[in-house]
Amino acid sequence: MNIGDVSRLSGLPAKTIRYYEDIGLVEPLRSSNGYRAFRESDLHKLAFLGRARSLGFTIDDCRNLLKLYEDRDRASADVRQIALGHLDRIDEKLAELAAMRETLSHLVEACAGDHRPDCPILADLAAEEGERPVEKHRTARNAH
Amino acid sequence: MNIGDVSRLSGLPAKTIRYYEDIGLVEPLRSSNGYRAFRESDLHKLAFLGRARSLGFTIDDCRNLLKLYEDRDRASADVRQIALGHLDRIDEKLAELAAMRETLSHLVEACAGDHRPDCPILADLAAEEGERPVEKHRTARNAH
DNA sequence: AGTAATGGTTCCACCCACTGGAAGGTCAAG
DNA sequence: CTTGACCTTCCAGTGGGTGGAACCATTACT
Repeated sequence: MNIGDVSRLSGLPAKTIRYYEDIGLVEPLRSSNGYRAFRESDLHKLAFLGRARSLGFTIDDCRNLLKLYEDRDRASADVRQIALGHLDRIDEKLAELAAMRETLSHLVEACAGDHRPDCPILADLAAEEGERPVEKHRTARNAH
Repeated sequence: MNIGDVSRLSGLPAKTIRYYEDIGLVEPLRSSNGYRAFRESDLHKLAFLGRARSLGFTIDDCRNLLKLYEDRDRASADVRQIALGHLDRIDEKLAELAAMRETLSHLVEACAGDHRPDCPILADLAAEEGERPVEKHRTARNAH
């Protein structure tokens, strides 16, 4: 299989597949003309990667998951651990976004959105600390 | 004010402030010794930027918000437009993350997490299209 | 006067996970 | 024999910073 075939079958852009080879996630063979020659197992790996990435696992997670995927004797607890860690990250992100949404939607509601120059959104962004109504997620600013 | 002062007062790292100067968000003066000399107005801008960024506005959004912030005659509708656009992005992100969370938490629940090598998480990631239970967010994979 | 601590400066490289594009080689069809 | 689809490599850029090296300025303490 050439890269175009695995791209269609896996749903990953060819560029991404080359990149995955670059960083050592797949190691396709080479044909005599220099083209990458993908085996069935490479396709499986790439499809696996596509699904894991679409679930938001980092490349590093994927590397570990792939190792476990290829290890016949792995313990399911290891995989569960990675998934649980990822679930925590998702929950953090969700909470952060929900807090942003809260604040921002309040501001948008308060804004007339007409031709007058008064705008509570800008007023809030410009306000000194302590002048704003309580906003829980402000603490998230330095939590990067 | 030197960069350390505005850093402390705005809560932004000095590196970030230099970066913001680089990309033209602030234009501090210079002292005779080459140090950046920040005015009160620069500090206000930086604090404004910090708050807008903490709400998840992109740098480009910030650039526009700053322009409006400095324009005495702007219409509040313009600001509202930017905020509404951002709110949409937040909602999309939220939906995507919630769908991921759903799928992943189902998988984690189904996984025994013991010493046996059977793992429904890996099984799902490896499954062919159509072999998996319905998962709404799969469509989000190409929606980047 | 020396020196150490604590600022400040520039510049260059790196992070993640790709993506775009240029310049060129290969292959099947008409 | 050319057209067009496909493949190759390599270099650069994205966003939003962050880390570090190498060096200058200021202040405080001996």
